[in-house]
Amino acid sequence: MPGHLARRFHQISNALFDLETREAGLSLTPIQYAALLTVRDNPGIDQATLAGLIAYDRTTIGGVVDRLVEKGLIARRTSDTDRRAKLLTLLDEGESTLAIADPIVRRAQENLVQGLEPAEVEQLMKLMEKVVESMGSVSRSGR
Amino acid sequence: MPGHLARRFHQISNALFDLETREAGLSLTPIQYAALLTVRDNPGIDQATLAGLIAYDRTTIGGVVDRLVEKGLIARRTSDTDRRAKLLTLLDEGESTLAIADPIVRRAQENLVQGLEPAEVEQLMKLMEKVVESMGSVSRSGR
DNA sequence: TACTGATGATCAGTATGCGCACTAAATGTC
DNA sequence: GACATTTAGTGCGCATACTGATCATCAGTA
Repeated sequence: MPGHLARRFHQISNALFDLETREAGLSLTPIQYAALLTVRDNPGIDQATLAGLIAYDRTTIGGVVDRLVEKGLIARRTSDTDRRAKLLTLLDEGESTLAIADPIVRRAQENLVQGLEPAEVEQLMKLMEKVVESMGSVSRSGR
Repeated sequence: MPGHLARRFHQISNALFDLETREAGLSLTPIQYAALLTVRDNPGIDQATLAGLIAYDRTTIGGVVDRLVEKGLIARRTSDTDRRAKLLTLLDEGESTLAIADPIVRRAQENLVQGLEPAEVEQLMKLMEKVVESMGSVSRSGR
């Protein structure tokens, strides 16, 4: 049952992330971290584009951004050229949080595949990428 | 980023499941299906054991069972020997729902990996299993 | 310019998914 | 048999996820 394995794999990945970040006193979810990263690499991005980049659901992203704004990690302001769009920028607080989180997240990722040989990790990633690429449109959720 | 791939893979798996079941007029989530299956194969199982078997969280299983009971697919009764435990049994309605769902779920699973060669599917499953086995205890959530 | 269609965001509703705390009941120990 | 510990379920709270609907705004066109 590939579906069940997919669920377990994801579940373990999240559990490791929570473990590591919590231990470090960070209050960040995997999703929030990914969003933060993407905002840093794309300053002034709007929510819809952000959602598209990481394959989020458009509705979900609202809440995620809400919480990041509440924590003072990013800023959300209405675009001058398109008054529908909300543009996101990383704040200093977000920058420093990312600096702390980066090595922790890297360690969590390493722990996830620590049962595999490096060559196997390579293989696994390649195969998962292939699946995601071939079926990615099913869940792109452009809506 | 293995974590991100894990998330995408799981997301796509769920999306395919929803697509297929919805098309067939079924109102079942992947979780509900897994629970139903496990109850069929283990009549009279209690919720905690069920949760352990499929690596659910103890809290989550309550809601899942609630909805399955509401739909008339399974029955929940208090155990005679242990008045804390709630024993679960598949009802006729659940049996017939599973009969309809089984081929649909199989198709969804096949679609998920349709971009891979059979040998690659084998590889992918083996590697994911290895990861889950080596790290499974992190999220067993015995709590 | 008035109209149509597309787009960004939000809201309501449903379902996971998990931590924490609590009750009730069972079990182990003295 | 009294008591501490463990265990099964549940309640509460928070954070994804996604569908469907709605609102405001923007862009293209007649």
